[in-house]
Amino acid sequence: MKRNTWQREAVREALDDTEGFISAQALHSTLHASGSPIGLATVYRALGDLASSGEADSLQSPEGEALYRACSTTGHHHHLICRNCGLTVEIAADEVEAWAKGVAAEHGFTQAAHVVDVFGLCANCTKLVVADGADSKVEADRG
Amino acid sequence: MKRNTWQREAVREALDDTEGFISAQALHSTLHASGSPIGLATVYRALGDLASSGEADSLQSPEGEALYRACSTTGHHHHLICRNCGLTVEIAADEVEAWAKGVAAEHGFTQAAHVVDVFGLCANCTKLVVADGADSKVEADRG
DNA sequence: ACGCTTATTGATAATGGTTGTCAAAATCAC
DNA sequence: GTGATTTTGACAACCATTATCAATAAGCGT
Repeated sequence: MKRNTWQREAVREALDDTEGFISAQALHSTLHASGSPIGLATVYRALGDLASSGEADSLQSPEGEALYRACSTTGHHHHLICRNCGLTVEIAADEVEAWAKGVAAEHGFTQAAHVVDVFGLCANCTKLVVADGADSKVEADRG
Repeated sequence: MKRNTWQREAVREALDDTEGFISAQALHSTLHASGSPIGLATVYRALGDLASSGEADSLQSPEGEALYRACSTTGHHHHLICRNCGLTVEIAADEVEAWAKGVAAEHGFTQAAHVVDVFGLCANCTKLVVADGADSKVEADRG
């Protein structure tokens, strides 16, 4: 039986209050900073539960850290993420769904799943960076 | 100045001889198995160099491990990967490129990069799995 | 409200991939 | 060959994450 604890609720709320993706460690720090004595292991467990129940989205940062986010859309969707400030836009992508399925089938693959995320600089950060002159630590286009 | 060592060459060749993506650890094991006394740290360094010079592709496995592969196509491309045997097909995806660029622009994002990978079961592994009657969590040795 | 059962917590150890350290070895320009 | 300098590699350090397990607390039936 699944029990309700203030710890799980705290994690859920902290995640809701967070703009963009956040790591388990960072969320734990945030909680501690606001006075919560919640344990690190519990934060990991709560995030894992939220992710597997579909209440949160998770993805691997380019550095290999797992990041989480409360997702507003319940269905399948993808993300457009600002690599500077973390601002995230949820995007539906039927086009891409169809493409992924098609490509897989075309090569005899079954049970196709896909990882599709777009990283960029949001309008605000674009302005900041341009103002700064040249901060191009731009890495990527993997895929 | 960059120097040429047999170690770097060994890593490059081992990667070329590998079908699909492989982890640094697995590649190190493979090299040792074939009699090479190359060190683990060196394998990591060599793979990192190859990846950043564009001679190899890298991606994070769902488990958070970094995987590498010698890429035959020099340009930008994506991958269709068998999650059971590691078989990989390089796929060009102009459609997706256009979509990613469009979505980013639509939301005011600039410098858009994207991570697009499709995981599935290749034709062969599909048959095996069906024969086994098991359909989930088929995790096999990839090295 | 009271136990009782049992899921959950959390401090800590363990795990495992990856990176840093630094003396020894190897490479390349000359 | 000589020497400056890069590279190597055994091992320690790191860091995110997971396992351990005694102590705690949620929620059932009463």
